[in-house]
Amino acid sequence: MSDYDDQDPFEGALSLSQRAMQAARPRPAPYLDGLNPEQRAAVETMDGPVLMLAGAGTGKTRALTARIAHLIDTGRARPNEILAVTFTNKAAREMKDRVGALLGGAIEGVPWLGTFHSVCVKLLRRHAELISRDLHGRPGDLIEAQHSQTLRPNFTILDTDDQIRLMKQLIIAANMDEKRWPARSLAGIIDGWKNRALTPERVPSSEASAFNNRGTELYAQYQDRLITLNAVDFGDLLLHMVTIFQTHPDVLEKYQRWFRYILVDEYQDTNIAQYLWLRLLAQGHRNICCVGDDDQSIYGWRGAEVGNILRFEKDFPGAKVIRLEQNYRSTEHILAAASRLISANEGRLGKTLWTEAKGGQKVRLIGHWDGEDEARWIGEEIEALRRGAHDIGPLRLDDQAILVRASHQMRAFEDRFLSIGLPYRVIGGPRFYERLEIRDAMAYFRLAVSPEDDLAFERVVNTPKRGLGEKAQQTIQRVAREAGVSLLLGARGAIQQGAIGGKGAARLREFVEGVARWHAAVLEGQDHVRLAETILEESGYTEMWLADKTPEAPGRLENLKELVKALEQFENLQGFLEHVALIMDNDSEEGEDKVSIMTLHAAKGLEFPAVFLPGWEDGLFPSQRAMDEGGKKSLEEERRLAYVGITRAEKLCTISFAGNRRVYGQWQSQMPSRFIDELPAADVEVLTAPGLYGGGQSAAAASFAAYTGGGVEERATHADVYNSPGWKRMQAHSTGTAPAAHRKVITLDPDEMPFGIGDRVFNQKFGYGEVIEIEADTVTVEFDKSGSKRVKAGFLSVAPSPTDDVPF
DNA sequence: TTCACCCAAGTTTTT
DNA sequence: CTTGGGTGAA
Repeated sequence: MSDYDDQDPFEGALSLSQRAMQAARPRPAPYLDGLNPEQRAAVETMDGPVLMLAGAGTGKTRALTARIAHLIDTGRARPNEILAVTFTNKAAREMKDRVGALLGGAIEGVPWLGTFHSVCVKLLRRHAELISRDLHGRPGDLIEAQHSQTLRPNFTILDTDDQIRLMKQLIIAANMDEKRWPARSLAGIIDGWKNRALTPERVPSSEASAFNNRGTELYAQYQDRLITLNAVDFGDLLLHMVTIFQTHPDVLEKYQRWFRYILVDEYQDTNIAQYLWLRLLAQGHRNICCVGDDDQSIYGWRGAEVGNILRFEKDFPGAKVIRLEQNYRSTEHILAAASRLISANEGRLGKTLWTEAKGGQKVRLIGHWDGEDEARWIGEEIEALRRGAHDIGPLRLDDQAILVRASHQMRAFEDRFLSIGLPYRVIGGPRFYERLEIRDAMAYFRLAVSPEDDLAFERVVNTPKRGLGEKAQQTIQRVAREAGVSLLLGARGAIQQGAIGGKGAARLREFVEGVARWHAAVLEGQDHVRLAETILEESGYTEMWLADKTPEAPGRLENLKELVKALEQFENLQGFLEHVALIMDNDSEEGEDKVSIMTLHAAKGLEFPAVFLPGWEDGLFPSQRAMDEGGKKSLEEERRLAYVGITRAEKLCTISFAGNRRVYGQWQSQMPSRFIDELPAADVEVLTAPGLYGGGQSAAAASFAAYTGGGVEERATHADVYNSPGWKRMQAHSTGTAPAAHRKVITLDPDEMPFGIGDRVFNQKFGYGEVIEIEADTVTVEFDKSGSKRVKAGFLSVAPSPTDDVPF
């Protein structure tokens, strides 16, 4: 963030003669070494519009970073005249590192290299005052005269949580039933408008019926309210900048002149607002280089427009289109399978990926009885790969990943891996800064920095519980509104007026005084790490979690400690809050060798020697929704997701599906994914888990056989799997109940139970544990390795003795 | 005001 | 089967 601070675009542009001198200086260009001809063209075609169509694994980041280095090295632009935008902080960081490595430390300044949002924050802070509230009288709205009518440079960036709460207030104020018209869905609608760069007055009349005919009205109120609070949401960062560029040609021109070269990563993921922003900036010189892959566009559901990339040549006539088609990642069969699959999509720009890595393993396809068998088999397969049981040689766990369509699929794997003690890491779960306790703590910090932050006030005024319920909070709101002051001052006023009764008043006074004290400490410049600790102590927040008996409480305290530790890297609380608003990364603990589990979306841009793609069943992948709604378009997006999944694999890609799956607690029989039919038989090897057709064998025995390598038979095509009698038999177990022949659930009478409370028991899945409670045939067991679970008695056996070793 | 219970609903996610 | 939110009683 601080990277740009010393780079005012309005200062010190190089004169032309200076540029010429720089250009004349010959230098070796090591960054060009080893580039293939297409990559080289992408680097050396510096002027005019360039569209780099870079297929999966074709070295686009390499080309992109070399291009930046080349622009600087040839003197075309000073580093900070280059604008390079990415979607994620991770991509930005990687590019920064690589450009830095290419150029060495010897250059002045750095490129404007960041996410769309971080660049926009920088720009918007300079021009915040140009965003003003629309005053064309809306009776009854929430305008308060004493508040400023424009955004100010020190605006705060709201997170999703704040947005929702704000919208909820507006919905209630509009006398709408917040149950029928949930704030979440309004947030979705408004977000969609912002993604399309639509301000409230520009929302087309055809959409006037949105949100019970009041969508646009609430949108306008929401935007007003944000300016009152001197706040913006994520969508505003782009929307406001587009608005400024459109309404203030002078401002736009300055930046058009300043950013001489523009580079865009993942262009297929841009939404309309981002597209307009780019087009406005590039309009003058047209030195824009967009890199993308239409086949990897998987964010349509959140506003990304594949159309942006498809019509690049129309937007920028004479654009040079460069295709990167040599794939350096995957072996032949993997690439062939992915290419064939994606060829079912229409309206592609079209690429033909090829590789020099001939041969290698075919894509493997395997059907399982149910989701648990699938998890079990994959766990064993991962351990087999680790031992080097396959041709590709031993793999570390870090080299293997499981990519799922929906996050709820992760659970089966976590459960299984926990019980067999296989280390794993979940990527992209709830992020650190989105956790409840972290947001609460941050709200306290926000109040300390700016006591007028009403949203922060609302969040923590009664956390921990201070006996301030809805009524008390309404009183505070009323007093504050009448006096036209912040909620904190309103609270103070309410206490003085005696409007808050009982013991709540004393606790509230304590809270208000606390905030005043902490704010004073911030102003004094007191050490912010110590102050943060003090705040959490004095507010009773730490104590609240210490007193909490739920199993999560220790973890939350641990997170709070981590938060305080993270503060050390910053100069003060303000700096920290600014950073966190945009960078919601969770630094995944590196180091230990672990299998990765993540969604397909989270896997974009990553690669692994071995990849497992479970759950390829109609209704799961493609998802039910994609099949029901959205028609061909959303089905094509699912197919691209499948393409992304397969192309993550370097050496081994294993696709699997299950015949039965528990969906919301109900057993359902599943059909294999339609995408499986689209894989080329010649590049696929069908594995058949023994026992799948046997009927009588238990799953454990079956997967044991698979695990030892025995009995894996090869089939001609995957269609054989689900046209076979065995598969049909699995389908015969219809929905509702557990597939009985397989599951062997034994219902036991409570008095026939072979064990009682306190006994040691064993379960195939969770290992050893102690019986806590028995309820009919459901037993609650505290397992040694995997915590407390409720298990049907039929799945348990009496454990020989508590001292026996756990066999994993 | 708060805690305990009942009920409805349930992709993908970055900033 | 979970989870979150809303309702009712202490």
